[in-house]
Amino acid sequence: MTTEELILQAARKVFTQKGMDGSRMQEIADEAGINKALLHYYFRSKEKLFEKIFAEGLKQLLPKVQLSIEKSEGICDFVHYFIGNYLDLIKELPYLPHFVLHEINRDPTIIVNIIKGQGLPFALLQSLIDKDVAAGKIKPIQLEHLMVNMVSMVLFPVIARPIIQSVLFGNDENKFNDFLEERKSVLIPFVLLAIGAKTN
Amino acid sequence: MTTEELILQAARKVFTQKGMDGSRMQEIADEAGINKALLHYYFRSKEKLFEKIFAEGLKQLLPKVQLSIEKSEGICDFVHYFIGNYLDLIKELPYLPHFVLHEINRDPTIIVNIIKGQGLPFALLQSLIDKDVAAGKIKPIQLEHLMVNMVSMVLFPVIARPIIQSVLFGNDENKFNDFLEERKSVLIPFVLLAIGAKTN
DNA sequence: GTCTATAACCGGATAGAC
DNA sequence: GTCTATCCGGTTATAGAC
Repeated sequence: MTTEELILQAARKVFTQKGMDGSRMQEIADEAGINKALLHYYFRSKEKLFEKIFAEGLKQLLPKVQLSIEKSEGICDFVHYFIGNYLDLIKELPYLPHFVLHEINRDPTIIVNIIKGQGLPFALLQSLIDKDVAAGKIKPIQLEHLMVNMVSMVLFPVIARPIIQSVLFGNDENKFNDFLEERKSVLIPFVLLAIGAKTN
Repeated sequence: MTTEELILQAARKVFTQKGMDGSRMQEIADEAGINKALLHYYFRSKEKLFEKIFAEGLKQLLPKVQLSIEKSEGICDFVHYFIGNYLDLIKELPYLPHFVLHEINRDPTIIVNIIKGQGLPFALLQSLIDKDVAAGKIKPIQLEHLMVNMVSMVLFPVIARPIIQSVLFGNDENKFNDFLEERKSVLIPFVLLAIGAKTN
């Protein structure tokens, strides 16, 4: 493995755990088994290294959302795919939500630019809703509220894990993991019922 | 207003915007219109000042939750009170969710201890659910999922505000505020429907 | 109690040898 | 490319005058 990859791997670990402010170049160097000077040799500054890691993480998420939209024939399909795919990805990259949230205050433009760069087709989603409402399949709901509700319920448990695990599950890690496993089968019917769709 | 209160007010503002790591004692001093040394005179260290502010905010939240539980005769009452009160408080203290999230990584025990100190009566809530399920008023749902769902949908929009505002509302502050205003009237029926309760 | 001045320290960045 | 040594700015914290 090249030194550059070694550094990136170390940076990923440290940055995702402690955020930009909380991370130290020394710690990244130690984690990579090299010295501070090399970090600056490969990536001019801490800021540059950080943005590299940050963008890299976020770019894994968006194509999945894109795909969920394109595959869907009705809004219920979308609810299904979106929650399912999103939860699967979070299971693979549990650090990501925290990472994104951590940096929202510091500089939201980085995140926003990446999201906007993806060009998510919200208009297409809106038309799915309109069609299903007209067909009497669901109750009217604003796209914005539906999206925010779904994303909230998917991301928040992972973000607030330490608190939830401790307060609701007596800090039992296994119980919390079971809880996360259940989310998919709980959330999809929860949302479908909430928008007035028939559950199967 | 005493100097101590002046400092606390300034610290509240700075800490809640930038978190522990991102805040500077100098900035707090400037905000309070005094000098750095006085901060240390009144509150020995940055750490101590921070914890003071943090606990203070969190302690405003919990009694409201407590009250929501005690007032409720069925789980639908609770959904109503909980979401309503929670959203009202968030409107008053929009910094709080961010603040809490920011500190989850640093040291969750502070938060967890405060929450546990309140001694929320989850068993009572569970009995409300059981009763209403038995009476056929709602579909069975696990208390843990219901609670997490509600808290997620209340808190997340405020936490992720910069992203949501930009991506969904073209960075129009007024549109986002309207969106937040609608949350109460959207969320309560959303959750009630999701648990299979009759909407009025 | 409040200030100015400064100590003590830390962390990002650079110089320069190899 | 990789290292050691060092600089330099910024931040917390303290000393000491008023």
